[in-house]
Formats: sequence, C-alpha cells, structure tokens
Amino acid sequence: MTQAVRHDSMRARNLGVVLGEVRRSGPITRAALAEITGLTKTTVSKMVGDLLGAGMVAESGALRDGERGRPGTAVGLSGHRVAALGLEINVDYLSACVVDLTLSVRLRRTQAVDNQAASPVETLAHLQELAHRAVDEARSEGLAIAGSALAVPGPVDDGLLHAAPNLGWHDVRVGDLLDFPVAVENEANLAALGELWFGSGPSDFLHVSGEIGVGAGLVLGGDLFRGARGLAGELGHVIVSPDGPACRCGGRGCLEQYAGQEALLRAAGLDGVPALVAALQAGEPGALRACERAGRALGVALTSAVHLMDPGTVVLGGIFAPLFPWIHGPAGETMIARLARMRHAVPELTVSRLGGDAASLGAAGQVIHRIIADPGAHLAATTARTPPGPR
Amino acid sequence: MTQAVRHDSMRARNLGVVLGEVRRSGPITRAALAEITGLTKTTVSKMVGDLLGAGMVAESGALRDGERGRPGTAVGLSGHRVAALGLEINVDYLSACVVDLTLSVRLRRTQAVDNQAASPVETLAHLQELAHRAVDEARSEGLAIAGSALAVPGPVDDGLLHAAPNLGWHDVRVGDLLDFPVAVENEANLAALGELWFGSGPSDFLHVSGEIGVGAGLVLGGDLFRGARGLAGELGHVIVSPDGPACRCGGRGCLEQYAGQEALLRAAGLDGVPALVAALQAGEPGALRACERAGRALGVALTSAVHLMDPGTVVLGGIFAPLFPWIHGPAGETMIARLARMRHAVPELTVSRLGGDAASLGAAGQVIHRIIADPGAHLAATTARTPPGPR
DNA sequence: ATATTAAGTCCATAAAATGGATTAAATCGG
DNA sequence: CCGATTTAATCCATTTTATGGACTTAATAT
Repeated sequence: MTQAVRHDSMRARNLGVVLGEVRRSGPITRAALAEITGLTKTTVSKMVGDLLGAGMVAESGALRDGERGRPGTAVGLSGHRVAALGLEINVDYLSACVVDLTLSVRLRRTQAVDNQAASPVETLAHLQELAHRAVDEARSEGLAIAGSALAVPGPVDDGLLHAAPNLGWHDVRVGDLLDFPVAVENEANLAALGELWFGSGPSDFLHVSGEIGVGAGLVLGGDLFRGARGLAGELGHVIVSPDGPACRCGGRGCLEQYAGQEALLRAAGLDGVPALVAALQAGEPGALRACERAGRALGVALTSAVHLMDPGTVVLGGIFAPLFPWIHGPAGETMIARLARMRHAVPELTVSRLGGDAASLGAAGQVIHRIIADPGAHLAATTARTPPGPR
Repeated sequence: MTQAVRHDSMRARNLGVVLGEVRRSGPITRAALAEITGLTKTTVSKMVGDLLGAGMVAESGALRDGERGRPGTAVGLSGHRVAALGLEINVDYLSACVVDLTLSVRLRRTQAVDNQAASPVETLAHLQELAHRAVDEARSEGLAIAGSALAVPGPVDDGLLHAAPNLGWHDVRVGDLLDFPVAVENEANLAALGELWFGSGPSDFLHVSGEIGVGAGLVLGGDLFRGARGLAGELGHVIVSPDGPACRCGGRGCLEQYAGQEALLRAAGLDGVPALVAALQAGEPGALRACERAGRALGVALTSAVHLMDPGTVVLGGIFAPLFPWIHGPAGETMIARLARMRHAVPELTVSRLGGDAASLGAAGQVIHRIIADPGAHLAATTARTPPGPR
C-alpha cells in the first residue's frame, strides 16, 4: 500500500525532492529550485537552510549570469561531510571504497584474498578489518560515514545470500557476521547501479557483468529491477541451445557454457583473460574463433532478454569489457538480425568504462542515493546522534 | 523526479490511500481505516464523507461484531455510480465490457468481425459503434462511465500501436480514430492485468497469453512491468533453439515456431484449437506429440524468462488454457529440471480461468484501478462536469 | 543617478492533519 | 433493568506545513 502522507512525511518528501533536484541540476539557485519543484521560494529557502546546516549542500558563491536582476547564490551538493562505505566480496579479492555525497570516490582499497578456500567467518573478519581501516582514514579527512552496503557474488533475498557457487557458500546471513549495519546485495545488481551512477551511460540499460558467472542488472528509469524475489537478471543461465553442454545449474546450453570466463578460456586454450586479450591482439585464430562463438551466444541470449525486458541499451562489463572489440561484432550482428524487424530501435551494445570495482562503487552509491532520496531520515539520525555505519 | 507534495496533493494522495484500503479490506469501519492508514479518525471521516458524496463508497449498515462498544458502520466500494469501459480489438472479434468500481462486470458485448481484411479506419468505426451502444446501455442502468481503455494485439508505445502483424497494421495512432478519449495498451499486458483483477491469482506472476502470437505480461506487486519502451514481454520470440525454423520476426527458433497457434496446429495436422482439444481427449498420438513438443519448447522459453525476470508464478492463458492438461506436464518438467538447482522455489505453472475477454476486462480494470489510486482527480473531473469517456 | 529586474527573506494566511473532548451506541455486570 | 464500560464517530481548537504577497537586496540597463 502507498503510505499516507502526514505533515511530517510531507516535509520529509519535499526535502528529498529539493535535494534530488540539487543533485540533478548541479549548483542551482533557490529561485530555480522553486520554479522546478513547484514549491514556493519560501519553502525552498527554509529547506535549503536545513540542508546547509546538515552539511549536505553548500553555497558555491554568487551566480552572476550576466542577466539583469540580483544574481542568485548557487547551492550544490557538498562532499565535505556525508559519505558512504561500499564493500565487495569476490572470488579472489575484497574491496572497499568511500564515496561522498557528490559521488566522488574518496578512497579505494583492494586486497587480494583467495576466498574460495575461506569460510564466511574468515572472509568477513578480513572484510571487517578492511572496512574499519577505510572508515578511520575517511574520518581523518572529516567525513562522516552515513551507512554502508556490501556486494556479494550471488542472489540475495532480504539480507540472506542464497548461494554463491564460486565461493562455495550457501545461505549465509552476511550482515550478521559484521559489527556494523550493512545492506547486502547481489554483485551484478550493484555493478549495474555503479554503471548508472559512476559510468556515463543512460538511465535505462541492461548491464552485463561477465565474470566467472554471467549476471545482468536491469536499470529502468534509474531504478533497479529485482523481480519477485530479487533473483532476476541471471543472464548466464538463459538458454542458448536446449541440447548444448551441461551446466552446473542442472540445465543444458546455458549462456555461461558459451560465454562464461571458464568456457571462453577453455575454448581458446588459454589461461586467464589477459592472455586471451594478448592472443586476440596477436590475431591468433583459435582465440578469435572462441570469441566469435561466445559473441554469437551472447547475442542469442541478449535477443531473448531484449524481447522479454526491453532495455534501452546494453552495457557490457566485467570480462566482456576488455574483450569488447572482439565480442561486439558477432553479438551485435546476431541481435540486429533477430530483432530489427520487430523493433524500431535495436538496443545499442556499449562497453562499460568502469573497472573491477563497479560493484563496490555501486554499493556506496546506493547508500548515497538513499540518503539523497530521504534526507530527512539522515538528518534525524544525525541529530539523534546514532551514527550508523562502522565507527 | 518524484513530485513535490503540496497541501492539495497531500489530500489527493491520502484520499487514494483511504479508498485503496477500502477496496483491499472490503467493507470496513472508519475507525479501522484510521488504524490501518495511520491517519486520524477525524481525517478519515472527512474523506469518507467526500467519497460518499461522489458515490464511490457506500455505507453498508452497522457492523455488529459481538464486541463491546459502539458498532461501526462499514463502508465499502459502491458499484452503483462509477464505471469504466474496456475495449478490445483482435484478429477475429471486437469486444466491449463495462465494469463498475467494485470490479463487477456489468455488461459484455462481443462481435465477430474479420479484422484481417479491414483497415484501421473501418475497424475503429465498428468499435466506436459498439462502444456507444455499450455506454448507452450502461447509462440506462445509472452508471457514469469515467473512462475507457483499449486492448490491441501488438506493442504500444505512448498511444502509438507500432505493429500488429496479425492485423497487418503498422504505426497506427488508434486513439485518434475514436471520438472519445481512450488509453491504448498491448493486449498481452491487459490480459495479465485482467488475470490480476478478475482471476484468482496472486499479485506476482507472469501471464502467458498464447494466441496466434505468444505474448506475456509480468505483474509484480500488482504493477505491470513495461520495459524501457513498453515493448517487454514478447515471450513468443524468446529463442528456444538458435538454428530452429525461421520466424516472421526475422529470427530463427523462436518459441512461436514451436508453441504458437499456427505451428501447433500444423504439427498436429488439425484445423482449430477445438479440434485439437478433441483429438487430445481422444488420445490421438499425433496431437499428443505436437503438444508434448510445444510444452517442452514453452518450458525452455519460460526457463529463460524465469532466470531473467524472476516471476512468482506463471499463469497460462489464451490457447494454453484449454491445452493446459497436455502442456503442463512437459513444460513444468522442463522448468524443474533446469531451474531447481538454482532456486529454492521453482515458479508454479497454473492455468487462467478467464476466457477470451481477459484483455478487455483488464482494460476496464485498469481505468478503475487508476480512479481508485487517485480518486481526487475523478472527483475534480466530475464536479467540473467534464466527463471523459464516450458520451 | 534612477529605473528595472530578479533573488531571497519576512510575515500573515490558508490548507490539511492532529489530538483531545464529546456524543452515540453497543455489551457487561450486578 | 440500569449504570459502567467500551468502542465509533464527530466536533473543535491547535499544530504543522506550505502559500502568496510584501519587502529587502543586489545586480544590470538607461
């Protein structure tokens, strides 16, 4: 049910509208904010005052635009006080980052750890240490960590990590193993949001994060699509050929068996993505054939995905980013051949410019996003001096 | 951007919350409404007063529940005044229905017309006539038509019907050919909503509407998923086998080539779905084989759909409803074999109990749904005596 | 120097919800 | 059978929030 609006929630929501517009429209005057939001100058002024007090926005001096009349003072998001911690657990590394309210990355730490050999408890002890170091460092720069989120390589439902096959974990309530509150979310989903907030892409796209598994996150209108139980986006197990090779999921002919990291390297007869890239650059026929095959399979799976979910564009990330020059052709051609007659515009295939820490950036970004959407909650929390996040 | 809340929109939203709760919780007292919504009894009372005045709710007498204290008077949705018109254009028929605010079907009219031979202008002239007759009849029962919606067999983007291959139409702005305002929407989407509001299903499901084409509508949390451009849900062109038979969409091995009405009848060597059902009941091996093959293909396509969209359950409608006893087995087994290891719960396959007019019911239901979500708009429209819908 | 224009603040007012008091209508207990 | 109790619904003064016009401020234009 949509919640009833009361006086206090009206104010909370309008604060969010104003702050959201400040983010969207960069440094902007109070008068322009009033115009855009439809609120009066009075109301906007009062709200901007509160946000200034909380250090969430800052005045960036008079905005002399050469027009007549008194120039306005522009207010913009301030990155000096509020920040968020983003974390990621993956097969062979842990990472942490701190992002401020302007989505500037203030800190990145990555630590190579072989988590395949480790238990959840061990891994999370490591992560906790990493997080505390990051927070201490951020604090010394005057930042207050307002919250944190964690990306994990597997489907998550309400804080419970169902299964992370590449870690060998099952049904782990990850948040309970840390000494600070954290939102837990699928790595593919957060990588998609990372692309949304830190990449240059549009706000409607399907982000494909090829790693050992192949996941996808659909972003529509700036929101992540999660499905009924948060298990949507398993592009890696879309069926490319119903009688194809057996997959660890129990099916046959899943995309992962054609375009997953392991299948791809096996087909090329190489060890590691960097070696594959080198071979491709050298023009080795075996490597080229392997990529061609993977690209066509990806095109088939994406065709099904486009028919079902209708994304605006498709962004390839993960291992597909370095392989993009070789994947792009066969995948794109397959899609055009199979989609063009049904749609005016076949979604464009683009490449992610984010590196491996898309997911931890997305995690931190999500925390920031929520604060901006509901600054009232954060304001109340800080005045009540109950700082969330690690201390 | 989320819209700013002002005093008037606060009231409008709360009206919607109250009316929504009246629908959800059946006849209910003002006191209980206050409790559930979190608004005060005073506020709720005033709103219920307004809704009574508009004829949208009615008091259904004292609610004597045997408890102590003064019994409350229950208010429930009233079906006596406000109603909506639902329309449908399909290959071989036109239909219209009138549904009141309680979602009771007050009128159904179906007219067999061969629209394959007709131009949009001719067909819509027919439809307009049908609509006016339905509205006149509804009016004579004291109903006021508050709006109308139209289901068409093809993808629609912002009122524009892109392509209806089975009608031979392209880029028709359907609403412009009628003399009353109408919301136009894909038949598969509206059939899914029809299932939501008039069927008995849950509020998270994928509704498959097998007709000549195979479409699907995803309903999540009572909302329809539309994709970036409203073109989502084309299950019929999900790829079952990449080198399968050529499809009119330009691809190969689409589901439609295995489980579409034409492919299915051709494989069975029969003419018409009733004949097929008769043959299946008689146990004819050719018909059984054709259904088995279609069911397995449907299972493959649904497996991909479940991996990507994660629906709670799957509801089979259209021609798959009468064929359900024979389709259900092979499709369900295919899904379980391919999904069970990845998910705790494989979405259940169920059958739609709605007939062929699911889409026109969904259309009318959508209008009602919008009125209930925002009764303030309807209230303002009626007091300003600008009745939408045909007159 | 003066007029004009636009930004931002001030203040009285309006709209809506709130919360406590009151009235109404039932059951319970003797 | 009557008063006590309990719950529903309404009434009314109050509070919260946004509004809109007046006012002040700071710039450009003439």
